[in-house]
Amino acid sequence: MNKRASSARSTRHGIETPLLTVDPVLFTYHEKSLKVLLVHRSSGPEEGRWGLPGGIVDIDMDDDIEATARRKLVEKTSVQPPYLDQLETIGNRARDPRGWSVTVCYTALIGHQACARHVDTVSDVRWVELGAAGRMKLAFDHREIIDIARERLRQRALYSISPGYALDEEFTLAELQHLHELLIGKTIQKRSFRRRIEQADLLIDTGKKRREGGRPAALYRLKPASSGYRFVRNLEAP
Amino acid sequence: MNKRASSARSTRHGIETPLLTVDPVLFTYHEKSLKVLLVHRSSGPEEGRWGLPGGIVDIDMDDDIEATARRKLVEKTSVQPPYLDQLETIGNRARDPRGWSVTVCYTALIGHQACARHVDTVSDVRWVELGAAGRMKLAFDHREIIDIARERLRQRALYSISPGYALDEEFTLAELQHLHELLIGKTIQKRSFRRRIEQADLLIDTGKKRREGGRPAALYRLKPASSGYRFVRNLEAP
DNA sequence: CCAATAGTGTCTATCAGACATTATCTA
DNA sequence: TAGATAATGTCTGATAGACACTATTGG
Repeated sequence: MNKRASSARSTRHGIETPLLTVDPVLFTYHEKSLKVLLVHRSSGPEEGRWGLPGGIVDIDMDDDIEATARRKLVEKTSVQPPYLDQLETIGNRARDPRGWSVTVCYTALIGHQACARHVDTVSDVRWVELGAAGRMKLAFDHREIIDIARERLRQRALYSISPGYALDEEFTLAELQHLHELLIGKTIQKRSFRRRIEQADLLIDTGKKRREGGRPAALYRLKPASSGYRFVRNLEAP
Repeated sequence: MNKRASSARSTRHGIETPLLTVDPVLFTYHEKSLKVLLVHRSSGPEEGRWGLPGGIVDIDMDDDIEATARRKLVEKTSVQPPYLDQLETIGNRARDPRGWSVTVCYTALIGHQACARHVDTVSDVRWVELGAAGRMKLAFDHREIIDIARERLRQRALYSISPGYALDEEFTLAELQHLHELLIGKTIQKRSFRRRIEQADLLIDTGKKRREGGRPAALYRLKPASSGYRFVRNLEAP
């Protein structure tokens, strides 16, 4: 068998295993648009490009794969995201020029306030608006991974309110609805949106109001169980 | 750092990567029950136990991870399943007594006829009824993986007809409905079930009939696009 | 004819879509 | 008061649940 240029690790047991990485796609909602966290690669492969805040699974530090995802996200944002969901695992010999490699991808969501301060102080970590990210030449297959995460999030917006984890802890229904509209790609009837959320009892009314422009809007918070809830009936796809 | 007993591979680059395996959970529907394909482990770790028809990713043979899943399934059944869907990746230092390991799991479906002959001739591969599998002491965390696959399939039964790939190529609506009832765990109104399938136009009427007992039943075949279809409204969960 | 299974008619309940109306704030 | 945004009333349409009914086979 011919020897390939490869990132694969060799062993005395005669089994070569590919390089194993984790790539979380961390989204947030800010200024009426969806943003994704990108990191500038100042060394190593794909140097100079921007990419996902991922890294290699460290079997000494990490008890499981999700721990790797959390570790990398904390490294880049200084906080744990309230939503972290395994997305898909991509492994082949084409995605990394060094050879066969595998990445376990995650979708993560966080409010913008929670990590704005830290991200703003660091120059190699940035929130990039989703459209702009799509036009950048990113490292490896990170562009495709972002597309997959975005599509999954679109589906979630049709039958759950888990996208709400991309909002700050307290938010208005208008904000939550607009985020869903962004994800789904079409406007939603305000009545439909509010009805289903009220009936499913997924939010806590903080009692506080936010005022800007017209009538003050009630501020809500997500109930802990809300990420698992699934509506029986979906919103209409665009 | 203390040296652990580990299945991890070492390298001259100083990166240790865990053992990488693939574990497909292949279901079929036969004699009014759901069965899962198990393989007897006659050597290696967990010797003597039954487990999933998985194996180690071979970076020489396999172009991508899904290819590994297909290869292992063909090895055990001699045929390619018509449905193969990535499930979840589990990786931690506890699941394999040898140390840190990772498995990329798949849900696969196939009709019983398609592989009955081959499976019957081999003694170390067996279809096991799902309840019975739950009572066996399986290798590694394969019991949990089967549970996860089963739960995913239950969800699919609520909003799609992809479970139909567990039927033979030609099947009756009664068979498809009963399979869904098994998965969901409750009876479905015949009218509801037929209506949604007819409206979504997911099946091809072969024109043939199957007769047994009463009035002959029409035989259908899945349309190629049917696995991706998603009903806007779910069946009620139990 | 009866038993058995396949397939349909039809009513109700639920909930998303549509859109008008009312409520509560600031300037 | 006007303008803006939040929140609600209410009608329609689509579709799942319930269940009775008809259809087609074998014996």
